Amino acid sequence: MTTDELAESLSKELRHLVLLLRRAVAGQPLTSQQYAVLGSLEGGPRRMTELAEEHGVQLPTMTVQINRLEEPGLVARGADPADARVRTVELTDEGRARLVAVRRSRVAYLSGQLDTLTQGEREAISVALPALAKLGRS
Amino acid sequence: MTTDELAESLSKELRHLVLLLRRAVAGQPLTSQQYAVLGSLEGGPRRMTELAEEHGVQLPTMTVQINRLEEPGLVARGADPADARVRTVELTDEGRARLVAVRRSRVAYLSGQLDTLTQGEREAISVALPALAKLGRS
DNA sequence: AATAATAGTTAGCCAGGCTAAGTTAGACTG
DNA sequence: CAGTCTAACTTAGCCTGGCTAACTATTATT
Repeated sequence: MTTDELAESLSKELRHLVLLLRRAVAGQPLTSQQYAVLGSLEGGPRRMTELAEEHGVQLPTMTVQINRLEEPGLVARGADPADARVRTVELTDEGRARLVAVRRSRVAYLSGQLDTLTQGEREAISVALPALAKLGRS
Repeated sequence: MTTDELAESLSKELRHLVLLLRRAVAGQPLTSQQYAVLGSLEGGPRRMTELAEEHGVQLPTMTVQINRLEEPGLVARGADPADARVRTVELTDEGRARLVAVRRSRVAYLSGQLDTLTQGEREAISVALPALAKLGRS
């Protein structure tokens, strides 16, 4: 297979996988973006700028995202004692609990899908993951 | 690796790949959804319902999508002589030309990314594609 | 002929992106 | 040290792309 052919197949499958992921989160009490943001906060408080960069999003977008998580009490805003311009964001207990629950059900969904494959197919995916992870990081 | 661990890694990489794809289409004269719809029309006219199902979307969503493609003349609506309720949609010459151009640039982008990998990594992805394609089709 | 079902569209809502412009605080400079 | 520049956020206003509910028009059923 030439690189171009591979690119074409990959492009097609990516679209398929996006739809798969969408189904995996449908009906859950957290959109996939909100889930991703909560995940970034697991290791402790972060600043808005960091979050925006990590998610490949502009600051205003992250502001709105955090507003929506703050309102139901899943995250809390704080301040940086060293620099009054920066706002920090951290998980509340409630937010942490929600994150864990949603993660469990997402992983369960994907696990169920992976179970329908053969052992060989799962291994093929497993082997390809590091390569996929490298894509676009250059 | 257990299936659950694989599910967790895959879930993480999928998010990464989504962001990659988003960058691949940024600034192009067609969003990825519009591109996907045009792609569905390559084989000839389709009805609205078919398109909506194929894209995992409700009919009203597809109506709006087609409206936006029809306005600049990339697709044209037609009628089914056998059933006056159904509307067909087909590519115009302009739409076909646009589709080809955008596909070329998407594939070029992904190709460029794949070129940064080793031959072994490309093969790993190539081997995993059929397994990924099976996911969620059950 | 009346009623039910099917195919689309319209209207109105929400999430999640963006840019431009405003505010406040820190950092530099003459 | 006053004035200006830069940085970190937020607000406002716009767009895409999803949804449901309600409407119109046509076909199918009884």
